[in-house]
Amino acid sequence: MVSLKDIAVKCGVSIATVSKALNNHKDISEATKELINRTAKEMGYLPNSFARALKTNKTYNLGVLFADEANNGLTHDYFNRVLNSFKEEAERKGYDITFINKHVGEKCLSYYEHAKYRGVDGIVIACINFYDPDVVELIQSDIPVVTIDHVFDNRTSVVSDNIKGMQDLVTYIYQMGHRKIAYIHGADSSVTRNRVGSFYKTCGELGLTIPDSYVQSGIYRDPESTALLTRQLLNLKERPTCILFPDDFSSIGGINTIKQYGLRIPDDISVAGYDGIFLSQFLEPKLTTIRQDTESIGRSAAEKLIAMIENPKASIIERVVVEGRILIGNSVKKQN
Amino acid sequence: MVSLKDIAVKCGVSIATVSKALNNHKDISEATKELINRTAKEMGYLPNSFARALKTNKTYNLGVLFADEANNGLTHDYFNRVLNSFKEEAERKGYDITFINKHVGEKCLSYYEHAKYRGVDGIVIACINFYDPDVVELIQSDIPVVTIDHVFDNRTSVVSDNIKGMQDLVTYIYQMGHRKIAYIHGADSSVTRNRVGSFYKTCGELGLTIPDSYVQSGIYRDPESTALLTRQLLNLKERPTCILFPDDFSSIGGINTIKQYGLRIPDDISVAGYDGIFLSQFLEPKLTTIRQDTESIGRSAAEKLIAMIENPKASIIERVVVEGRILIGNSVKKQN
DNA sequence: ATTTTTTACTTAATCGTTTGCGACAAAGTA
DNA sequence: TACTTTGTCGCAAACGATTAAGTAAAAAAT
Repeated sequence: MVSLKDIAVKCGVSIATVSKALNNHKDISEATKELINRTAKEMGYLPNSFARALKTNKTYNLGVLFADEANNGLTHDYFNRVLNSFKEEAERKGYDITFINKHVGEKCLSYYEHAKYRGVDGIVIACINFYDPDVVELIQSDIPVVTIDHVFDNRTSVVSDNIKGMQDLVTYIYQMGHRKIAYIHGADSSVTRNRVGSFYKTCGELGLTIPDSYVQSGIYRDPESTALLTRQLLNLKERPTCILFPDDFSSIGGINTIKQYGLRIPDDISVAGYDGIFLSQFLEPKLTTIRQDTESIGRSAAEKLIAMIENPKASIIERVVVEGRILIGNSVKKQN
Repeated sequence: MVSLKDIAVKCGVSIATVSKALNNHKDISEATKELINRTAKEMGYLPNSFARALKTNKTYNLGVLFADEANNGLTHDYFNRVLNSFKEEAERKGYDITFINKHVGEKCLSYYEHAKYRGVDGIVIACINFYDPDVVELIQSDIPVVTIDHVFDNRTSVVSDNIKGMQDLVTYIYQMGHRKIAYIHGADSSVTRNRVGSFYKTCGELGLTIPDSYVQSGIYRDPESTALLTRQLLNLKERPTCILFPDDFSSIGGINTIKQYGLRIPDDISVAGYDGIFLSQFLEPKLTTIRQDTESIGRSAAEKLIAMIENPKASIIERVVVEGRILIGNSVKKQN
């Protein structure tokens, strides 16, 4: 690989001059800058990122920490959409991405240690057990951090507006004439608490009292458990007229169960999902759901993180709330 | 951050000794090794990966190059499964992952340049236009490369056995009594050519002649185009009794079209997918498909790549072919 | 007892950058 | 003329590690 030294020799100047010229310092004449830039290009020079990082302590690398309970990893359809837009925004700004894990060589170490080892400039944390001590260590560390879908008071966060999302969804269903609304929610997390809280609050404001049997604790992205709980709901004496599922994906389990039960959607019973994954718009019937704006969430997270990194002093704690949008399909029927 | 120097001072030895002790060289006494390791741990020492990389030219970083035509990125359900298992295997061996792109700072450069800049030890290439000059540059470069689902004669590759997969699928469908089999395939690629070729070959061997109108050129992971082409097939004078879709995901478009057309699956017409994504087993009816072993594909790719990196001289070109497995659902009906 | 080998460690160069400081000439100012 | 300013550029240290070569003492061999 051609280094600054090679260019320096060819141009008959010192290494320092080459470095400064390439970095466009003001104490180099335009003429030599031009010469150096030209020969650098000719020789196919590429900066050495380690050498640079070693000296400047800046890597242009962002850490991504993500681990859902089911260990879906990159196959997690919400996370990979968020990550994809995060990645695109980061790359646009010249940053690369490194996944934070607990390995380095044969050794196992903490997330913080791995992040330090790789020298990431900042970290985005998503879809994780935020009470994991290793995560807490990261949150309290000296590394810039942005969290997604969870709020810490000393950290900037980007969250999907699950409160408004659920409110919009319930309100729409109410306006369609439903009064008996059931909700199979996912495992406990900030997201779940917001959704469940908003579900109860909105129902309350609309004058609905929801029996405990209508709110079931399920698992995200698990069609099987959703199917099971759906069956329980269908067996209730007073059957709900509409069921909210944990998410679009798991709704497939619920929908199948309902059909097997001999009920038609939406004629006999209505359903709704959450997420707005691409697939949801191809289900039969087309699913009514809340489309989370994963595009904005990922992009905002990258923007905020990079802003923190590049302007450390001005870093104020920000709370970005990204609204979703209701997608009205054919899965919720107008009641009369 | 605590460095070798700090440990050296504390232990009263030279930096070199500390380095060697930590790396378990044989010319350091057990006693001092023990001392150094202990104080290193006490002081919370972490090696500096750049410094190490600068000296050794080894980063323990693997480049991932991936860009499908539709620019799905990480949301691509086949790729993200492959990548996920690649990542897990890599991490288990102490390697991290870096996405190769064309950015570095404000500049745009080639994949090769980006890879060199980041100093990745090797690269895995998947789901990409392998005729892109920038990809060819990488293939012909000095960097260890493993390709997925495409074979170059000078490079190790891991491919899903699309030939056997399609053969199994067609044979099964034939055994179920079908003689009029249509195939909506995806856009041109190695994968597509293998599948289409195997489709024709298997049909031929089974004594079937497939009219041109039965083989349609569609788009992967696109329910809409698949829906359109499905309708064309349904409108044929001599309608096929079974339709193969490009993949499970796009099959949803086809299935919906068939239902809207007033036909029942599998009673009136049979269908099959390809991929074996999780979802396919929750469709109604459960989809008959080929489950590609993404787990093995990703893992093998990581294994082969790391083997090449860690044993450069012994590197022979390998061709790993990973067989899929037919998943028999209820979407193909026994004909009489 | 002397030489050789082994053990255990140190010295110092090196990887490719960045950057504060100093040097020196040309230009400006008094 | 003498001094200061300005514009260019080089020197050299530093970042944190690795490693070949050297050294001194202890152990083994003669």
